[in-house]
Amino acid sequence: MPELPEVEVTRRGIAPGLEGRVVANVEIRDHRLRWPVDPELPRLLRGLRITSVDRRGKYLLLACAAGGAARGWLIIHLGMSGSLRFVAARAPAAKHAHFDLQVGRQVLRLTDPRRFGAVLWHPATAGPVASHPLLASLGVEPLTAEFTAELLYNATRKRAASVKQVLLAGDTVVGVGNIYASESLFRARIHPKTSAGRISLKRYATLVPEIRAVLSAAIAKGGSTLRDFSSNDGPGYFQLEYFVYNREGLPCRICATPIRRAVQGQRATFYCVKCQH
DNA sequence: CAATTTACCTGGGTGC
DNA sequence: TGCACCCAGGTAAATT
Repeated sequence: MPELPEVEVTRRGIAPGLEGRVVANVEIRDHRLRWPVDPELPRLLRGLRITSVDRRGKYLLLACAAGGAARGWLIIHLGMSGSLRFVAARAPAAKHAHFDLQVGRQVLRLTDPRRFGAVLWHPATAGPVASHPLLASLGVEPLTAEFTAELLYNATRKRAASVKQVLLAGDTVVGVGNIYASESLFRARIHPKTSAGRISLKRYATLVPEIRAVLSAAIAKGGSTLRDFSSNDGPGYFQLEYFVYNREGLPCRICATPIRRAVQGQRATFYCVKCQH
């Protein structure tokens, strides 16, 4: 499951092969992703130059231009099972290889078994990409200076929802998925079911650096295993040594108390009853 | 109106 | 071998 660190590692992996290059062709093998892929994409994209590859939350943003003038952005989301790899232009398409973006001799290929991913076009005429409906109401980036304890504190004063669910919701801070929410709450010693509105500024001041640390460590780990986005296996997804995630019944690494599993908002949550309050 | 909850999409894996 | 069931993340719709 690509979370923010995996998406960021993907961005770093594919950017060198895309930036400055011109789209030679686009092939849509299966348009049935989360939203139907626009059949006009090949016509729209052919000949455009990719000027930058950015990330917002878990969305990848490929800025496209013609003759120096911005034309729009290709927005790509990996969903739960998506991955992007460079393959040779003639490489036969394996099962679930739904979308190709050919740049030069290489093809950036989206493979997504569950088709929860997305490929969308946002034309420059519709305004900045940040105004796209899917991006407009996203929270702040967790690895920027914008993400502070004060922000979390102020944003949660009227929220009765649990801190875990607020982190996951993405409207305050983006990119903190199920795994990293559980892990960062453990490291900050905060019980995941605590009402977000009842957590003090001081406790958020502990949580914020832990979220940053967990995400940064995962990116570093992914970066260190980032061999090559031109192979079939690619960097894969990296596992940090988790403190709590997926460790139900196993001893807490700090105090040996068995890790508990609970369900919040139909999502599994893992925590230590002794370490987290 | 905003916050919160529920339903839903898909297919790999699991257990019977 | 088949098949019912569970699970995952993020969005839309429904509900409070």
